[in-house]
Amino acid sequence: MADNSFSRIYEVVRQIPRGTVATYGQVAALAGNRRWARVVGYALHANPDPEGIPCYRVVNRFGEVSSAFAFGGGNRQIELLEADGIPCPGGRVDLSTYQWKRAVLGYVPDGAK
DNA sequence: GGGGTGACGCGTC
DNA sequence: CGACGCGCCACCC
Repeated sequence: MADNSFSRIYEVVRQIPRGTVATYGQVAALAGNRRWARVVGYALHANPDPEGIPCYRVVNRFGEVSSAFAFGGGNRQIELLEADGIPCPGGRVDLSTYQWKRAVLGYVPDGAK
């Protein structure tokens, strides 16, 4: 399955609990390397399973939805987030309240080696 | 195998 | 979080 980083990233995104969001950098960190931030974006861009991979719960470090969101419009992502109970005033979510803090509290940056 | 691109992140101005 | 640049890694041609 996890033959490559892509599958790994999908696994992480798929584990994002409902009513919560995660950042690209966070997903990258949970996937193994925070430097995969760009790869995460690329992986979600490839999104082979939009029904199983809630890519709309993945936002940038500012908590804002991506401009290139391919679900038919960035506005579409906001509706999905609100459906999860996540208000997005200005197309942005409050990371302080809704960011997936599962492992962020314990993960160690690659540079901390 | 080389080169270009990108749904990012962080430092710096 | 205003803008600009560099770095970092994987994918496509």
